[in-house]
Amino acid sequence: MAAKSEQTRQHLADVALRMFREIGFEKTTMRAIAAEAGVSVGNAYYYFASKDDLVQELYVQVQAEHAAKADEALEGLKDLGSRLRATLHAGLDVMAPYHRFGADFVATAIRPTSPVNPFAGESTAAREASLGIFRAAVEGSSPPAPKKLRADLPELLWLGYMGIALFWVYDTSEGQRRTRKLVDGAVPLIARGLLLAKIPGVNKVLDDVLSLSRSIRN
Amino acid sequence: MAAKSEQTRQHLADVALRMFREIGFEKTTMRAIAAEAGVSVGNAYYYFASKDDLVQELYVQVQAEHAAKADEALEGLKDLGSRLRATLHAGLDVMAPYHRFGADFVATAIRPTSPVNPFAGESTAAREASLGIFRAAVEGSSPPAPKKLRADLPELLWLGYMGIALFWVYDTSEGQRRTRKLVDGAVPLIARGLLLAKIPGVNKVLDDVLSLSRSIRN
DNA sequence: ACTCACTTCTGAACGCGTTCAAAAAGGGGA
DNA sequence: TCCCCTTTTTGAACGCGTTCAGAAGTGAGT
Repeated sequence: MAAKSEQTRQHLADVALRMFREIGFEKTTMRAIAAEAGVSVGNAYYYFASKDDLVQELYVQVQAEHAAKADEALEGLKDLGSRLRATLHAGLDVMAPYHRFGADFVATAIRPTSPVNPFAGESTAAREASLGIFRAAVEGSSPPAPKKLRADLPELLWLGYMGIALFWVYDTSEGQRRTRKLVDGAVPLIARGLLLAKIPGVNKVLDDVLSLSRSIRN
Repeated sequence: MAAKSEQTRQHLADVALRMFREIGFEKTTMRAIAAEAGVSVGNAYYYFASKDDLVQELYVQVQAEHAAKADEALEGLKDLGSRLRATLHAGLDVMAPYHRFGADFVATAIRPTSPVNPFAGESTAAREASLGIFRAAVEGSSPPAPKKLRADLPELLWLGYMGIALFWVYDTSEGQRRTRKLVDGAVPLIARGLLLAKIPGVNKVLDDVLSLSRSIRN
């Protein structure tokens, strides 16, 4: 019966994610997860090849929630600034319960071998899904983003989001208030900065930045 | 005899760093370091409270080498572009032997609790030393950097360097050729970008970026 | 030479993530 | 019902980073 198997797997994931939130990464040992879920350690490894795989499970879930929440929040928002702001705050909302876990997550994800690593390998599903959230924010906006930037903007914003997430990890202010301030302050600047792309001098440098970015990828 | 103690400590550090270079982070176990150095595991822990402390030892050494090599390379270079380029390449030169170790280093350093973390705590010695290297590159340049940016530029460049280092970690091209290309391509763009700061529209946005950056720190 | 305080060193032990041979449970065909 | 193959589950074992009680060494004072 495949259903029973899937049920065990899901139960393990649920227990693990709850423990990550409630007692943190280090205290959530594989033995503790297994005990709490009522199975043996070996059985936990039958479903998740490593502790990192459980972290990936969390990543996938957080990302799906972010996509759903952002999609909902974008309803009725037209200009890029509002849309970007809503998307970023949605991300912070979803991550919030895991703040104490953030540093361990980053340390796990940043390894080139990690399935969660957003920089390694162009074709990872995780990265594409995350990029898609920002693509949605850009594509639906009016007035539209400058033509020249439209193709690269989602990736650029996503990169900025990675930076914001890193800032968030180190943000010890209550409720990560400073990160919220950063988002609210940075979004209008980005929106205004995009308008500068039309200034000839800026436009030229921008061209070169984009062409460098492309030539580096090969 | 304090000299004998210092000698043991130094010997352990030398052995550990060599093993990091030659066989990587994971295979360099505390037991292996101790065995290779001819002491007991417990004794290694008498000198270094954790494996991370040995990573810090490496960080300090790499940074000192970077500072020395950059200082030497700056001799006679006037314009900011050349100086920045020399500084960045000096950093890559020093890191090169540790490339295979890079990912583990980043994963270690990025933890808020790590003594090596460059983002945590404003006053870490490691961060100040690293910033100093870029301050030297900016301060000695002629023509000088725009007044408005002069105070923040070293920190900004240092942040860029962190980004380049991250790129370098994931750069699997032989000799990390792509990272070299990135540096050579990005430096002139940065130099030209700085000139744009004089354009009124850009200047205004720049003001706001700087003021946001300051307001966020509190 | 002997004591005493301090530094240096040892190796067994702990809990962790992970592996694996083998046991148990399930289920389709006779 | 019994057999046989696959899926699922078990728990002991391994190597790791780290800890710690205690042994060994060192040197100044007597």
